[in-house]
Amino acid sequence: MAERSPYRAVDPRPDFPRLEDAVLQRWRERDVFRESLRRREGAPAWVFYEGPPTANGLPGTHHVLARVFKDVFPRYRTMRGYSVERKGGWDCHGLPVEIAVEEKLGIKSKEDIERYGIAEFNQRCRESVFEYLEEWNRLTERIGFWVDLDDAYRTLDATYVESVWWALREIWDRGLLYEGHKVVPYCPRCGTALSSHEVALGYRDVADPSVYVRFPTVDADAPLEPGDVLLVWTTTPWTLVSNAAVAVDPDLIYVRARRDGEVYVVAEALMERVLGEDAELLDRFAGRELEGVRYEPPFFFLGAAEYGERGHTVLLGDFVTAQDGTGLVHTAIAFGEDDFRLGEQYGLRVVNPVRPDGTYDERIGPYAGTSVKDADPDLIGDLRGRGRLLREEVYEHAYPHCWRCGTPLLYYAKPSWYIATSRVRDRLLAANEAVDWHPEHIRHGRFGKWLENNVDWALSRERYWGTPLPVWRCEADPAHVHCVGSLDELAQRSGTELEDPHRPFVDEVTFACDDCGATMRRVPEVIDVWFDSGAMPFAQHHAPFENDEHFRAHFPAQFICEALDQTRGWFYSLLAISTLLFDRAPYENVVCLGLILDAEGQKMSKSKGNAVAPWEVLDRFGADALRWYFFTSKQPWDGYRFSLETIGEGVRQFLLQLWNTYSFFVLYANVNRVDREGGQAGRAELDRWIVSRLHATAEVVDRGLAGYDATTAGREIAAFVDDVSNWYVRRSRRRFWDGDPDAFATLRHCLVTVSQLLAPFCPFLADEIYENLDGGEPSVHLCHFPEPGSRDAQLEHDMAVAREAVRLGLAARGQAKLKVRQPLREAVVVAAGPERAAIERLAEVVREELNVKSLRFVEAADELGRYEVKPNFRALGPRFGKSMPQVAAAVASLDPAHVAAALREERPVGITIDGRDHDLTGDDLQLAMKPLEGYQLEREGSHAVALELALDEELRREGLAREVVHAVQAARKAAGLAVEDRISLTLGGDGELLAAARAHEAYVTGETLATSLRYDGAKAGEPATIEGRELRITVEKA
RNA sequence: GGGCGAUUAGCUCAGUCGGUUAGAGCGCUUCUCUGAUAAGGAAGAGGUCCCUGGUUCGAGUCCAGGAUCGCCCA
Repeated sequence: MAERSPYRAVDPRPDFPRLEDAVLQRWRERDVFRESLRRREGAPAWVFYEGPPTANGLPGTHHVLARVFKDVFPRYRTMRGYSVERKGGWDCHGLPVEIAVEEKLGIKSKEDIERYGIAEFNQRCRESVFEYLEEWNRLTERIGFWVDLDDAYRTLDATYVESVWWALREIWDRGLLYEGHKVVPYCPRCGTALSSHEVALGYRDVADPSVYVRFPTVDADAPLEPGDVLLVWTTTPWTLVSNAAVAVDPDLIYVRARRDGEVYVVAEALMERVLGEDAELLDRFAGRELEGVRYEPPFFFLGAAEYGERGHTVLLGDFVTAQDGTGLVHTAIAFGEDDFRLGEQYGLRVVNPVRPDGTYDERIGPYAGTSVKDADPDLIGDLRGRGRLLREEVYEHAYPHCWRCGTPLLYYAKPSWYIATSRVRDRLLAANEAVDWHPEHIRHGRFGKWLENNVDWALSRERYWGTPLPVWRCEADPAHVHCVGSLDELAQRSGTELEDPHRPFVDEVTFACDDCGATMRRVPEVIDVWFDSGAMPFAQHHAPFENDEHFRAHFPAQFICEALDQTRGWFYSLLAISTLLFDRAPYENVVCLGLILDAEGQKMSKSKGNAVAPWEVLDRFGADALRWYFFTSKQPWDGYRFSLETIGEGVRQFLLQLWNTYSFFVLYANVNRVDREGGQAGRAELDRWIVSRLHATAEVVDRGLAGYDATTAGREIAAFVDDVSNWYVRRSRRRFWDGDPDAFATLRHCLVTVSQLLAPFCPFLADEIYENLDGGEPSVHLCHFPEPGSRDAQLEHDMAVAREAVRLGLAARGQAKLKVRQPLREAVVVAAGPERAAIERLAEVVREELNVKSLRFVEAADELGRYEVKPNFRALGPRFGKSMPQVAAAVASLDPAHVAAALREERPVGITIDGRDHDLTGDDLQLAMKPLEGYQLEREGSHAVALELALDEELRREGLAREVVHAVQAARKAAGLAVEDRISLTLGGDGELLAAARAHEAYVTGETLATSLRYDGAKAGEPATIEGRELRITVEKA
């Protein structure tokens, strides 16, 4: 039978992106993802929820970050034996989609949209949402994110919308869905309210007028006196026309103070700043005593009665500060959130004299039709003319502007639908307690604080492209309201079967009022998109209408993962809906991802031009490189400083190192025609060591992935691969070129196991290695995750000590400027006890690595250096506490040689502190070597290595022979020979070099695979220089 | 303005329960090893562990205040 190579040859210069494409092709052919799911059918479920992105823009690097973390843990759990459903999802609704379409259509306002037609507009939105779907799918596959995109849920589907309606109806039935007023930021030019996200886009520093206005009291009594004037501060003079009340802090101290003959009321803390040093303090009292004081409003367009009983009186508010102003806050119910809440609290009516276009209405007489901001100067002039203005300044602050058109936003009270989440705040907090957050501080930090300050969820949006609010209202009596809970219910009530539940179709559906029989029409609002995505645990399955059991078996999720900014977004909407409906958290573990910054620490953004597109990285380094960077460069929640260079570093540091080890294995396995199944792993001592290290690694990786810590797990793999490459293979090379089956079995076992450990992290490279070295399954991703095996802790420890001794020996060589190639007679190792035992056990390894003929052990280092004795603070600190300085002094005065001798014999050492004797044992003291002058010695802790430097003729010749071998190897390589090629070797040149080669001829021919060696090549061949002598080398393939 | 987090070598990051001499990689300089390696090894240069104060026998680590950066909210 013809011999054949057991393994496919490996390119030592891999092109990872190309290789990954080939692996992808294999996955497709073998249907590996589906197969991995099929094999776990019926297994215990481990549930992952996909937070849906919107596909109306190109996916960026931050999406890749999220998607690879969404991939690594499900892959791990699948390999661990769980059934991990990975249903994809797409978020389809919302203002961002509408805005993108508006831009495309070149329209800017709601009027434009209605002119264009809601049906057509929403159709454009529907198309726009999936505009980049192909691009998303392509990237998702390319980065190895295994998620089911064919069966992805889409929030625009009628089934999805129906499940959302079901949830709203449940909330309605619990009495938690209600209509109220809300103060929203809106752009008067665009005629639209803005989401908080949009508001955040538009903060600009502006200079606004800052006015101090006199509000004379009316019929004042104690603690005030007739004629006292309230001093009120505002930066929005235009809202003064609808002043409804003045707010003070009940606990803050206020004063009556006289200035220029007038008595003002201001907060004590602000008196001097506002009234100046000359103001005369007349009286002090708490803010609460001012409650109910009546005053003359700054303008008379709207009378007190318009606001109700408490109009134009002093009220108590919890939002008043003594930071700026006067401590008395002008309150205009319609134009501020605090104002609005206060109004609700005191039963004041909302009066809003501003039209949707930002101009005053006819109630404001001469100002009707004027833009409110433009009216500021005239209003201030008016106040001044009537003696009501104390002072005018300029106030510079950040104020939100419309991010689209730059118009300053106004705050404006509008009717709006709410979910009464604040009534279940305690349940939200309790649900949050049950969640494992990564990082942990989110629970009681950012997210916990957010929940503690929970306010009712403002659910409705006066927009077009979204899940319609399923609330119908009676034309005859607005108090008759009904929330529809399913498409069926709507069909039964109205007789209309809706195919598309979106606007405008749903708006046309009417039915008879249960209470009075009049016509019920839907309210115009759609709902917040966050409610859509928060409903995904059941809505993705169309539960409870279909698949209800499946939903219940897959709720809650064990794992979700999104960026940190989702605390206010998806993390919250999921939790809120789940708590409202099921009184529990919908997820058990959350991994929060940080932001991606550029190499300079600047936020990446398209506008700055510093964004790195994912494809740039994928095409240059490949997906595994990008994944590896995200997993191992740092803990993901801390954010990333992203650059191509950093990723390249990871490639060289880890991927190439692993690849080279793999390539080395295949090269020599094929050269030696090694039997795949031959040999036994972990028999020789070095083999047992690397296998033990492998098991240690498997433990850490398993624990890390189980605990959502990919960083520690990944770094552990890298450390192991380094041990394999730079120690195991390095020390075992001879066995590999001699074809030792045990060595091959051991290395193969390590590499195959690494491929399995690595599979969740770098699914491409892992599969490539597995496929070639094992291939027992169609893919590594169908394997079971490695179980940690038994370890030899003693051997691991001993090897660490031996490697330390090697490090010391190499350092000593470096100091002496003696090449490792030059053999030395002897290394003197100073070590005792377990350390000596460790080095003795691994003496061969140490000896070979240091290239010395023998190791000699000495226990006392007296001949090589002095000992130093130091206290072990860690052990002694708790025992001696405040006496530690004395202990340290006592230890310092001990005779080190005496201590060393005592400890060798395991006798205690006595010290005296404050007249009391104490025994110190080995654990209490640290012995360190201190080198003496003139010795070539390297020390570390209590052991050291010294080298015998003297060379005799024999050693010298052997060194030269090694130099000759080295030169021949270089010539072999230059001649382009394969590692297994036999050669005819001809040497010539310097007599001493040739003599050295002759003296070690068997060694030279053995090392260089020479079948013949001649010494007559004086004139021929490539010249090489060894220690100033010329060597001529002729290498011919034999 | 409030909340949360971060700040350690030129760069990217570790640093365990508080333990006295703070580490790694990259980059730089000088050596060196190599019948896989673009790799590896040794030495060197490089540190106000953001600052100030406190707790402690002992603080990069714990506490308080501040600075800077980032995120979220207002």
